[in-house]
Amino acid sequence: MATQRLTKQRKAITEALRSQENFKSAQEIHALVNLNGETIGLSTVYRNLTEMFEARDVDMIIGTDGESQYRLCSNGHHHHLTCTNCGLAIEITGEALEVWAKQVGIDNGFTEIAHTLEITGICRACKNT
Amino acid sequence: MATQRLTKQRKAITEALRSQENFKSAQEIHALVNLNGETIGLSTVYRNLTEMFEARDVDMIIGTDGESQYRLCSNGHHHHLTCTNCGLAIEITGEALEVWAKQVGIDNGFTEIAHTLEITGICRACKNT
DNA sequence: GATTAAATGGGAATGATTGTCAATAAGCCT
DNA sequence: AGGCTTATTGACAATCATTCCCATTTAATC
Repeated sequence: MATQRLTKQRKAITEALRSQENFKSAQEIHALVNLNGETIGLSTVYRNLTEMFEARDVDMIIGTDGESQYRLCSNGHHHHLTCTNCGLAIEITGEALEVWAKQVGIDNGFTEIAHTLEITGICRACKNT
Repeated sequence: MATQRLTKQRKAITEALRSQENFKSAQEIHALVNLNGETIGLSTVYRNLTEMFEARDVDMIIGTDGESQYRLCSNGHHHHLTCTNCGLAIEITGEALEVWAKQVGIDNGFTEIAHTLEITGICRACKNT
């Protein structure tokens, strides 16, 4: 169905993502790609990020202002500890949390239980500024 | 500073919120209020919901589509177990989680630690449909 | 009732995201 | 290599929640 052609645009987007440590908005990714010489349509960036998210190649979070942000992600379920000042994002895993969340759902008669968790704060570097 | 006048618009919005059990978008609140006879501007609804959120009179969550949703809230910090089908929202508290989240932040050198957590699933009623 | 600043409303403006569709090009076949 | 098929692209229009603007209204005070 999805024959997944490897276009230069897709490569450029992946490259831009690889060069970034933390979450960036689609618009920022678009700007980054175009800075590198290529000229890629905004629609294309959105389409690819969405596809990559669905393929679980990138992580997506919705920021406090409702803007979606993306980042290449390691495999497996995890959460983030994000600095609200500089955007530094550290991956967090917590087996206990996973179990607890599922149990809460079950206790209330829910099925197909999923959860999202974001921890935020000010990182050490930003605090000393 | 904020003299907080008790306008009939604000009353109507509070009334609409009181009549709803679960999270509703600003647009839905607006529709609800206008159904009850009053004619209130959309800007006013947004302004008041934002103020009420800042005053911690209402809970706000950002849905998966980036739309903000509001609900009158009981006091204190808590999370929600939400049915993705019907919108049923159950308040959850978990001391262990709070402690864990804060500890994760501290372990990584963060300060001013906050967190958001949403658990979702299909509630019993929706499952049997 | 008069005064005054807070609050309203509605229409325009913003800004992210999605839709459209003709033009382009990746991968396959020979 | 050349041709074919169809996934993919890109420029622009369209959508939609939310915010902005500002003249008008009105709650609270005296």
